[in-house]
Amino acid sequence: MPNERKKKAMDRKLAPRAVVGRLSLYLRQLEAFQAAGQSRVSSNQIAEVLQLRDAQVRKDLAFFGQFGHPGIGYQIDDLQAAIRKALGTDRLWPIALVGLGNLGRALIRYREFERHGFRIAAVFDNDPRKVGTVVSDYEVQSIDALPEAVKTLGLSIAALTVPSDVAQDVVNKLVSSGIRGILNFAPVALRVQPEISVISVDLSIQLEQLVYKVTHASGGVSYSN
Amino acid sequence: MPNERKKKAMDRKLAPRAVVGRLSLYLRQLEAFQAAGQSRVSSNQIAEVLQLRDAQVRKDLAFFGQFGHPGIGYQIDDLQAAIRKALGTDRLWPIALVGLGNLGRALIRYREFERHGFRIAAVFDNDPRKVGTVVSDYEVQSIDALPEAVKTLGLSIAALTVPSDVAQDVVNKLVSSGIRGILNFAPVALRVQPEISVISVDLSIQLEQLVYKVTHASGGVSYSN
DNA sequence: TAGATTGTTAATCGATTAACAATC
DNA sequence: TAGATTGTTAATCGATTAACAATC
Repeated sequence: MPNERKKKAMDRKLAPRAVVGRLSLYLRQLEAFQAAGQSRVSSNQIAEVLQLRDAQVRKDLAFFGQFGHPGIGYQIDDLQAAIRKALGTDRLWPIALVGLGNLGRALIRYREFERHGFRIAAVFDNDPRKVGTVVSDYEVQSIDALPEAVKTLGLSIAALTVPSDVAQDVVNKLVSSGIRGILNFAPVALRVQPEISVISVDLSIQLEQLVYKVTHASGGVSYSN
Repeated sequence: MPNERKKKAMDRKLAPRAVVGRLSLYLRQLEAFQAAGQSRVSSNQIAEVLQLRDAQVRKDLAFFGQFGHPGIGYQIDDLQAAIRKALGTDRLWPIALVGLGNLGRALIRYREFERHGFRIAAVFDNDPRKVGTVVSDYEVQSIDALPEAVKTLGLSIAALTVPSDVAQDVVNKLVSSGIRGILNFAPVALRVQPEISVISVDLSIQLEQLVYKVTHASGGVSYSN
């Protein structure tokens, strides 16, 4: 009688983090090829622009199924659909934007999100002077309104652009409101239950990493992922 | 007679990219410990908050020297100084901000940069309506003014927040002006000579990665690096 | 001294690459 | 058919971890 199994065994092969990271890069590159008028690509073409090996591109894609045609390559629109499905971005994701500082206001107006299946559906801030005001067509709501908004708008994901010193408190409220994933811009290590997903983007860290590359003359293009 | 040697051999052990990425995380965490009143830490304490193993923390640090004291741990301020030195952030780096859209304006006002040894020293935009205006105490300059500014201000690094369709053109100008490192926010794959460093931060990609984590219930905290 | 913790070695684990039969 | 390119295996390479002697 088989006992409890490790979670990993349940969904067959779980893709390594590095592979998933590259999936997004492939998707962007496919858009570029498509914009250039191509309808098919080879693993080699994709690999070249991204400075990878063709074998790696094929192996990454093979994690999720067979999308290519031997001797031919990949049909761009089919492959895009397959990658979007693998990532979960084959549907529209409504986003809660929390924290209306400089970065928060910039994100409200950031056009790229919409182009990739995201839509800021509601914005929140705890500053009473901001609550009730309208920023780029959004009426700013108190964070207390979050549990209700999560339900009515079907929110699972939040972008967090609050000051560092209140970030953990706000995260706790997000989680208890039903948010399951947080894109965190506050430069602090957040603590969440293990089933909650957090990705932290720290812009100072990116500059630091760039300084390291420049200082050590180890040039080249890399992707924060 | 020894022939040409591989570059790697020249500077002894070149730290792997993953190690350098964690260095920044250690630095942030040391700040947090210090703010909490500690003056010493163990590799175990650092590892715990960042969800790593103590051996990894020690091994990472050992790439750059011996900073710890057996039986004692690490002196926080010494370790901070050592990491900053390793990263190259033990001095102030003036930054060129190029592109005054929403994101560019948010970055101008982003306080964290200054806290970590960066200072936006000049801002540039190609829109004639913006050139000459003053944004947050900075007079917006034409990109044509870049070569001169690079010299007089000692700029090596630029943050690039221009629209995707002009990003490559602007990059070419940055490089020919003497810029050696670019933090790119345009969601396109840039082409540069191998001695130029580029780190690309694509916010839509970060959201995509978050969706993947949420969808596959593989929670936990991760750092974009 | 006993307890704590480093720096480092060797073992393990995972990710990348080369190579190639299968296919168009 | 000849040429191109996939999906996949096996070999290589690199990164993480466990373990421990050395040190405070």
